[in-house]
Amino acid sequence: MREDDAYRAAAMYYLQDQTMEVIAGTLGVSRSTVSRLIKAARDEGIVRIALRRPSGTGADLGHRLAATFGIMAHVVPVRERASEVQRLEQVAMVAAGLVTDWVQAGMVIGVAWGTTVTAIARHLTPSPARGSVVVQLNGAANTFAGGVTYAGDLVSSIATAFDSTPHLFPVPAFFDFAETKEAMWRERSIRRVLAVQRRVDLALFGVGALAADVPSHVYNAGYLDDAEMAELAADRVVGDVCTVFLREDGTYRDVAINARATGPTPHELRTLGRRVCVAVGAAKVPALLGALRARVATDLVTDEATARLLLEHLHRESVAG
Amino acid sequence: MREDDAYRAAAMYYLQDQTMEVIAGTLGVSRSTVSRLIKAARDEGIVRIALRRPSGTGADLGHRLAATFGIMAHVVPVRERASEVQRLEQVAMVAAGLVTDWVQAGMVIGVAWGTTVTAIARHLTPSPARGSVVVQLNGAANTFAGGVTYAGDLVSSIATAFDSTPHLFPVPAFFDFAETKEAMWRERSIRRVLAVQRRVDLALFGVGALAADVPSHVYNAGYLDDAEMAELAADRVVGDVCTVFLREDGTYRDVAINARATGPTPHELRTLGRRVCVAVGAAKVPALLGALRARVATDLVTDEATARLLLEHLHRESVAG
DNA sequence: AACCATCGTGCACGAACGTGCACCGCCGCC
DNA sequence: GGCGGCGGTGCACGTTCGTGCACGATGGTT
Repeated sequence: MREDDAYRAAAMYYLQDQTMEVIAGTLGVSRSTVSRLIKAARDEGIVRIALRRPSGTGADLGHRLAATFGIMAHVVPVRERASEVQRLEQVAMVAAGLVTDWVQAGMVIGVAWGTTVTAIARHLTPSPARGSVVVQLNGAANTFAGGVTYAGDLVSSIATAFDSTPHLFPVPAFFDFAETKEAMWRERSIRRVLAVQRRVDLALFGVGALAADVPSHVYNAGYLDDAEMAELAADRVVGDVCTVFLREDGTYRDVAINARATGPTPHELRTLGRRVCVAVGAAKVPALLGALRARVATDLVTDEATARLLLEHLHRESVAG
Repeated sequence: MREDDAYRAAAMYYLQDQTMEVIAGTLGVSRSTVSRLIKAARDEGIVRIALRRPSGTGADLGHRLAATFGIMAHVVPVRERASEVQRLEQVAMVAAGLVTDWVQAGMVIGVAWGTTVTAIARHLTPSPARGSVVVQLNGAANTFAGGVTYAGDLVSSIATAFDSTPHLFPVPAFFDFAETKEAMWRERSIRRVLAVQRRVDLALFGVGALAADVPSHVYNAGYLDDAEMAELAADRVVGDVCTVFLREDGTYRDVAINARATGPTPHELRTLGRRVCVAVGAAKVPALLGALRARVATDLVTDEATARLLLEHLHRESVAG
């Protein structure tokens, strides 16, 4: 009843662009109520506002990225002087819109966790997809107490947006001993989650950068100690995708720590349908490059600045090497 | 450059909901300019506002229609007391939004012509689909001069919205002699259009009602003379789809005039991918029923009132019969 | 029955927005 | 070089919108 009026009001307002006064007349309520109805319509996801990137800017960068890495690139135009957090916000909003467009009833949506995915989650508007499932891709419980809650909240907030069932993955980001992981991987409770993960139709993840100015969530939340960080550096690791570490050339198999990591490897990711990688920031460029070379993504969402840096980085490398 | 600013302004306004004042600050222009940029973004289709029908109302009607006819039903909630023209506008806007969502690069879009399709065209916002084609499904030139222009304008305005190539169908709605049609159908120029029509991925059409209060475009524009109208009535014809006449039970093959009609028959329509039928109004109910029974549509867009009438009509019929 | 909590609604005011008008820089033309 | 048209911009004004507040209805509790 109420939702219905909200729909009607929103339709008249956004599609017909009538003034709220007029709408109030037809609906037989006061103008303020109409204002509230329309606000409600927005909040409840009845109204969906999407922006199409104008063909001009970014299109060129997008094509080059697409050609180079065999992906769909979504390059968001942003003011040059905008701060990285602003740019992340913008990109996250666009990514949220794209994901909303892509999600369908019955889909299995896999999500990693981290600053980027959190930002996207914040901008998701409700858009129910009947029978869909949101599954956490990599473990997140850390040695402190907060971890489970953090990733758990993230997964369930995303699940709420799509009105789908959340599946948490109650394991640490990294085991201390590879044998523990192997043991756990034989447990039925874990196998159930792993089975859902393998059915993911739409995976959503960022990339973590080892050498970030604003250190990525993974690296400063107590998941890794100093010795491990040193080991990674010595191994020429530049970042991670779903807490699996990568080098700039896209290799990862012989990185020791990965045997103890809980996220899907690039190899495993590649069996999934659509893999959406979202990344913003100069610091992430090497890690992003590694990720793209490991072919973890089918879609990349980034901003102009990062896209440009990525291509420049690639160019410099090819000149030097 | 300008489009780009429009995009940025629209992004900040609609996604971040910043005030225009703030946006003016970041963009370094006056607030008025921002207002104009955002208006431009809307007009140029950079901003796309879509409404999701709330699960409550109409969903039930939608499900029943879906179950009964094996289609996807999109039932638009509208005030009961709204006039039929208002309801058509509403539905046309929703249909325009849906079509915009569905159109992809490289698609072949087939359109009929008539009041309904015209209304939809009026509400299409630009959304370029690279390499797409819009093809006219049925002839429109009438015995007077205006016909070609009318349908031609319609087709090209739709083509403009999708930035695609228009293909006109330069034949009358009905030939006077079936032999002429057969002769024309052997002409290469016509065969080319027919070939495009067969590749249609998304067909868009209304239904014409023979007994309309507001007579459908087809029936009062001089396409048919009194004798022909009488013939149709005697034949229990209730309306048409793409100028092919149907009875309420969905039969059409033995309607004599159809041998002279230029639109695709239901049988031919059924070979196409997505067929979107849009219809509003009590008068259209029998014709719509015939169309659905002839399985011409995969998707139906209508309003609550028409949907309800349709189901009631069906029910009365089953009780009576 | 009286009371209170809660919710929804309308009113009123300040903030935000759209647009006619005047101005300015640019360009082509005389 | 002066001049007039023109696209674009900012200013100012009237309109439209968001929201705190108070009021009345409703339903549950003592």
